[in-house]
Amino acid sequence: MKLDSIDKKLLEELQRDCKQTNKELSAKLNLSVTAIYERIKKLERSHLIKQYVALLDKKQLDLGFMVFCHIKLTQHSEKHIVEFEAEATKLQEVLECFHVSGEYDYLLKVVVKDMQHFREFMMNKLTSLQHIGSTQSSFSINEVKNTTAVSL
Amino acid sequence: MKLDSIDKKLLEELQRDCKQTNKELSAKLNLSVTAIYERIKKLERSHLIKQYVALLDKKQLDLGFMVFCHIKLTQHSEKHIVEFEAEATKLQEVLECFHVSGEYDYLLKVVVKDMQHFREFMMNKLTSLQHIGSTQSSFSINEVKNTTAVSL
DNA sequence: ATACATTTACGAAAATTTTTCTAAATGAAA
DNA sequence: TTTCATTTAGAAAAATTTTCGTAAATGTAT
Repeated sequence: MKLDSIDKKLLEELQRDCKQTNKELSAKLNLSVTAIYERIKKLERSHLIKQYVALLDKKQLDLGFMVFCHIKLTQHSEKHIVEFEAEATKLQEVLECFHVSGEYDYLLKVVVKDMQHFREFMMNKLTSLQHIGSTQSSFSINEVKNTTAVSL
Repeated sequence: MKLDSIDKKLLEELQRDCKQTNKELSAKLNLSVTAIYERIKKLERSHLIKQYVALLDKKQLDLGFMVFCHIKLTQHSEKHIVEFEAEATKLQEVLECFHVSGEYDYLLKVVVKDMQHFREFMMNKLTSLQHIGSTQSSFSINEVKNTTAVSL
C-alpha cells in the first residue's frame, strides 16, 4: 500500500510505543482520533503492521548471554537444508536463524544464561543437529545498538 | 523480580501479542481482569517489560535486503571504540550492532532496499566511518527464524 | 498454632478508550 | 462541473482500562 507522510510518522510512533492511545497520537499528528483509528486499521489490514509485541529485559530473565553461531552444513541438498532449518527453528535458545552467503551457511542468534548454559546448548542441541559440519561462535561483548524499528 | 508460572505465561502471551485485552488474557490464564491488570503493571514497573512495539513488514517497506557486516577496527583503544560505536549507532540502516569476540570486532545487522542501496551504504556510510579496518559482508538468503520472544 | 503484615485476588464503579455512525470535506476521474 | 470514492471529523455507543474497597491467601515471627 502507498504511504503518505502521516502514515510514516504514525508507523514511527507505533514502532517506538504501540500502546499510545489514539488521542495521544492524534495530538502528535494533528488529526482527529477517528482518522488515526482508521489509518491504523488500514495498516493492520494490509499486514504492513505484522505484530504488536512486548520486548523484555533479557538480563532480568537470566538470558544475558548472547552468542552468534556461524554454521557450515556437511551437504547442501534441498533435503539437508530443509531438515536443518526445521530443527534449528525448534530450538528455543535460537531467536534468529538466517541462511546467509559467504564462508558459512547459517548465522544464528542464540540467547542463554551464561557460558555454562551455552556449553550445554552447544553439546546437547546444536552439534547434535543433523548435517552440521562446523560451527564458529562469536560472543556478544557489548550490545551497542539493538532496535526493531526501521526508518521510513 | 521473582516470577511465578502465571507471570511467565502472561509474558509469553504479551511477547506474542501485546494488544490482547485484559479480558482475553484473564480467560486464558483463569484470573480476574484486575489480577491481570495488576500483574502487568508490576512487570512494567520492574522494567522487565521494556517496551511495547509494532513490528513491520520490511518487504512491503522496500527494506527486504538484509546484510550482516563483520567489522574489524584498525585500533582498539577506548577512544576508537567509543567513536566507532557512536557513529555506527547513528546509521539508520544499522538495526543492530554488537561488539563481539573472535576474528571480527563488530557484527552489524543492516537493512536496505537492495544490492544497489547496500553498495551506497557501504561506500558512503560504512567504510567512511572512522577507525574501520576491514569489513566482510554476509547477505541473508533466507530468514528461517526471526523472533523477539524468549522462552520462559 | 497464633497474630500480624504483605501480597494477591475479586467485583463494582469510574474514567478513558475504542468503535460505530453520520455528515462534511477532499480528491480523482469522466 | 458532476459523479463517485476516500478520508476526516464529531458525537454517541460499546468496550476496555483503571481505581477502589474488601476479602482471601500467603508468609513470617513469636
